[in-house]
Amino acid sequence: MESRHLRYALALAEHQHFGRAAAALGIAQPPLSQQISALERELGARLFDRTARGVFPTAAGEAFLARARRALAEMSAAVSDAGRAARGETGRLRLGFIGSALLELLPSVLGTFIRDRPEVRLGLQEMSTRRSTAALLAGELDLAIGRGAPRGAGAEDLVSVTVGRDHLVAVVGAAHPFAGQAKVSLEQLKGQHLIVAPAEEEPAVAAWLAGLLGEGADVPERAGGVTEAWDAHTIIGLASCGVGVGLGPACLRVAARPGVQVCEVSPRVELPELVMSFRAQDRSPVLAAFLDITRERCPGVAERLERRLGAR
Amino acid sequence: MESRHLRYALALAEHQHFGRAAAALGIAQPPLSQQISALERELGARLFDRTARGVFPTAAGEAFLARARRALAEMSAAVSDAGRAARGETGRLRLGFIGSALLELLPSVLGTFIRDRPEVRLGLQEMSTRRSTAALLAGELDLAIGRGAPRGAGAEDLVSVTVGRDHLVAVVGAAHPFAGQAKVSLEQLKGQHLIVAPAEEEPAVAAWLAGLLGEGADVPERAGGVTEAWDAHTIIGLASCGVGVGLGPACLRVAARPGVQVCEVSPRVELPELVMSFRAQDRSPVLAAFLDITRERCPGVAERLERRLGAR
DNA sequence: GCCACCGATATCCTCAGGATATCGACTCGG
DNA sequence: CCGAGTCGATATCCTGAGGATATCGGTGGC
Repeated sequence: MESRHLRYALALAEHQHFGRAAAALGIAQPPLSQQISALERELGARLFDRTARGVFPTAAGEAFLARARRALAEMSAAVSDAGRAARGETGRLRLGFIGSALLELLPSVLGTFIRDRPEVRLGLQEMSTRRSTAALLAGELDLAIGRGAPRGAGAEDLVSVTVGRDHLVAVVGAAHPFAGQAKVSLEQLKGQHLIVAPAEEEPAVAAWLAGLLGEGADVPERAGGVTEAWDAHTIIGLASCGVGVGLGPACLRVAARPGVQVCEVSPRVELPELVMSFRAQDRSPVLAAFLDITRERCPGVAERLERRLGAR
Repeated sequence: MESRHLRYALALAEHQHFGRAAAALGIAQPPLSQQISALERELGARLFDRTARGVFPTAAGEAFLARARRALAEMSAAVSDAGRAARGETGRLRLGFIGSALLELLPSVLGTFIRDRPEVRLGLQEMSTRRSTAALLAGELDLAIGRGAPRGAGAEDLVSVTVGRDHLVAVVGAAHPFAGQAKVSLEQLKGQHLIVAPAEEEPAVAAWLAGLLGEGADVPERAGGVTEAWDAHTIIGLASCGVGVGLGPACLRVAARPGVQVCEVSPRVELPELVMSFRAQDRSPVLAAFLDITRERCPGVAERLERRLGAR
């Protein structure tokens, strides 16, 4: 039995007339008679009573037609669901990101994405760059936003593109000696207890910081000790209560609150870029849609992305 | 798109391998490749990722497959539902009957029917012979049980068969003069106030009663007045409280209760037969199943039914 | 009783679906 | 680094199911 038989039976039930049903189906009357009678033979049951006043379904016909309607509805739903999924209108996107992405980049991109694709299920999880890279490779995430391009085993399976740049700022509590200054120098920082991202979790930031504060040496040795904080709000919170000098991207200003002051670091120092990564072989249309929006929202991302995607 | 495409896509998703899926479908591999790719072309979306490790559905494929499974389930349900309806295992039977049918005939037939066809929805309604005949002709009933074969307009569209015979008995209250007698004669009845079925509703009974008690004359004129009661329990109830002499079929004994006495009428008088009727053109398998059971349960019905059905 | 309508049947034809053979890409082991 | 093996895609041919046309048979209405 093919779905054709269902369509024919439904048309016949609707028109109660072989000739008109056939015309509506765009075929001649004899083939319709044949197909209906073949269907009845296959089912071993008469589906229609042919009377002088018209063609009417039997009890078996009614039962059959009810199911046939649902079957055809499922089929057309299959087509439209597949289309919507292919266009990225439905589906799922699991996104892992570092906290600072939530300060500037994500609010704008996510807002647009959620408005454009209301039926996509978004999974959002703040996590360190190391964890998001691992989760991406393990297939637990579809997209990761971190600092610095992923390196190490499996990194060649990922495509990464820079989506933001920040320079370094220092965050201090109101009682801190730096509080009055608009700027602090690198030399001044070297003696301070620093609040920074955890070295193992943010390898790019750690390596960069080590190079900045003391070539080749561990950060704690050159600074007055280090406290590791996993996210922007913790850095600010710790700085505000005088634990030390928080170091982070300039976008920390967005999260600043009364009782803390954000100082520029002089000379101006660029942090490792904010990088968006995904699996090179991932053809998910939802991912593509997200990348499209990122392209529109982040100047310069478009060209860099094209260059990398061309290689796929 | 045909249901074949759904079957092929599901097989491919199951085996994750074109060759094995094709083998499972009983076709060669190239046609499967062609059909899948035709389906993808029609949908405008790739449904499967062909990788070195196997064939896996894309997001669009997953969406499509979920619907496809349901569509095919509906189709196979359509087949089985139609079959069951055709065999009379599901469906509906609307039965109208006079109260006395409930005393002997229906309990046995209905018990078997409900056990054999638990999924058939039974519509049972006690009603007069006149009403059940009209409802049958109007298509509001599928089967009617009454006294005497239906006559009048439309009766030629019905098939009727005798399913039971009864002789006349009289029912009196304990205080009635007849109460001590085992038998009453027709002569004795003539002077009594009678409780009988309503003349307009039970034409066969009324005509028969008129003939019996006084040729050509109305029953009330020859008897001591008449009370019309629509059902057996009312006849017995009225008789028990001394309203008069209830007349009805011998099966009334089944419903007799303390305080009433059932007397044979002498000489023995046969009542109009209990008759089962249905539309001659009704091919409902549920009806056929009910008739089958009646055939088994009621000796003699089988041959009479065959004779009448042969004419259809 | 004749005609008009409608579904069934007969006959032919076309093309879609399937089979066979082969290709091209990729993997893996020596 | 290369050859064998695997797997999906492609090329080509063939068959039969589905469809078209013509006609039949039955039924109801005028």
